[in-house]
Amino acid sequence: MTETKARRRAGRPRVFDTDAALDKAVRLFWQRGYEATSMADLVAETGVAAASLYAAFDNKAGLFAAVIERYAATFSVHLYAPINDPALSTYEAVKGLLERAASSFSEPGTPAGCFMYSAAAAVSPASAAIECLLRDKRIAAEALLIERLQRGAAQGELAANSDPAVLGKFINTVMEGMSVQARDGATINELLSIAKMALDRWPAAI
Amino acid sequence: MTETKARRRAGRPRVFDTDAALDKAVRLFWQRGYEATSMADLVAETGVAAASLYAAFDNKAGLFAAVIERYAATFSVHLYAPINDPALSTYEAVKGLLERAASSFSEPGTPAGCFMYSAAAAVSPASAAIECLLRDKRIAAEALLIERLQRGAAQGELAANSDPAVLGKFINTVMEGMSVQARDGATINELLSIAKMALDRWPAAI
DNA sequence: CACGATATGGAACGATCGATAAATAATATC
DNA sequence: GATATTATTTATCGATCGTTCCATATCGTG
Repeated sequence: MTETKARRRAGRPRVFDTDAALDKAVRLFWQRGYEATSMADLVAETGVAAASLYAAFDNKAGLFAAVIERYAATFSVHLYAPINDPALSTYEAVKGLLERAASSFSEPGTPAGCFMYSAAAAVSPASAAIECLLRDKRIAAEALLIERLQRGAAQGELAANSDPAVLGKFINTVMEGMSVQARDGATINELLSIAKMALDRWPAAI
Repeated sequence: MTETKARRRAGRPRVFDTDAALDKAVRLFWQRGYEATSMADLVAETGVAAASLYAAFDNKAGLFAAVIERYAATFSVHLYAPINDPALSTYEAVKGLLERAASSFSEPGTPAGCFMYSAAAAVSPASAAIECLLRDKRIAAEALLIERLQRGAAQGELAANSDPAVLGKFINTVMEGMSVQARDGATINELLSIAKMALDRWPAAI
């Protein structure tokens, strides 16, 4: 696509910045959820006319799909950076993940909690497809975490009787709960205390 | 009110069973969330005409408020029964709570997860009042759990350096995460594994 | 420079939303 | 038996929904 980028296509150039519009849409969907966010809300928040949004994203669900990818490319990359850092031990990686979760989920400038867990927690049957998109992202993130734990186990960093799949699911469950807690107003310190208690159950190798 | 029950009021008697209607409404809101559940859906599911629902509950939010109370009086009472059981030790009470959560959240005949955590995870500003109702319920449930842990601590059932508030918040966070996991398809065994990990390293008094 | 391709924005579309009106019905009360 | 009260049912309301239409604009290409 760098070829098409260098040689602009025919037709009227898009005026609005799609990434900037997506960033604003991320916040709105994160805050209110897919079903409670109307196209009128999105128009007001992004400053882009409805027809222009439709030209770029096809429909509301298409916009939401792009929003998911935008969140994954920004917030999730930051959140999971410790998991993808080979310089960290397995324990340090998970500790970093939970600490970033505590910080990110309670950050003042963004909606509380995690977009992936709350933006489409419950939807109508007509929106099942977008709910599946989010669920697939959550399942992929959990699989990534479990893979990291499995590599740690293979390197002797976990207790021999420890099951990385169970541990990974447990850590992920705690993170999901931290998101709910954050949306209910939990402070970063409360979230860090929860993270610490989860890490207190770490199956260290002896 | 037994007096008004014995001597029926003037006026046309209500035909539909409000508890039965509420039970059906509980399931629909639990499955789809407040925002994605329309009055037309509720009419179809309960078999009660819209005007009759309005006569009984005033408006959609009023119906939802009644649904919250119905859920609290049925599912929540069952879920928290171990916490209210004086015959159980503090550890046994929490263990029972988490086991019931694992079972209830993944029960085949009802929507997955917990109504309290998913029915209004994200709403529009116009629905802020009902979101607050649910949040207040969650906060009250967490306070109940913490009180139980505090009584256990006072009775010497927790380690001296253990903070019942932090432990209670941790247990509650795990339960909230289990609800998200259940909605993503986690089995009762997976949920029980998570519960078991949460109970590991229980701060027992020595 | 004309043409084709694509974007923009305001207006408007059909469908659905939550809620109410009006006629009728079913009770208790006097 | 008339009256008052409350519920039911069907139709309808104004508002909002997601989406498209249409006139216009802005580019690249031959």
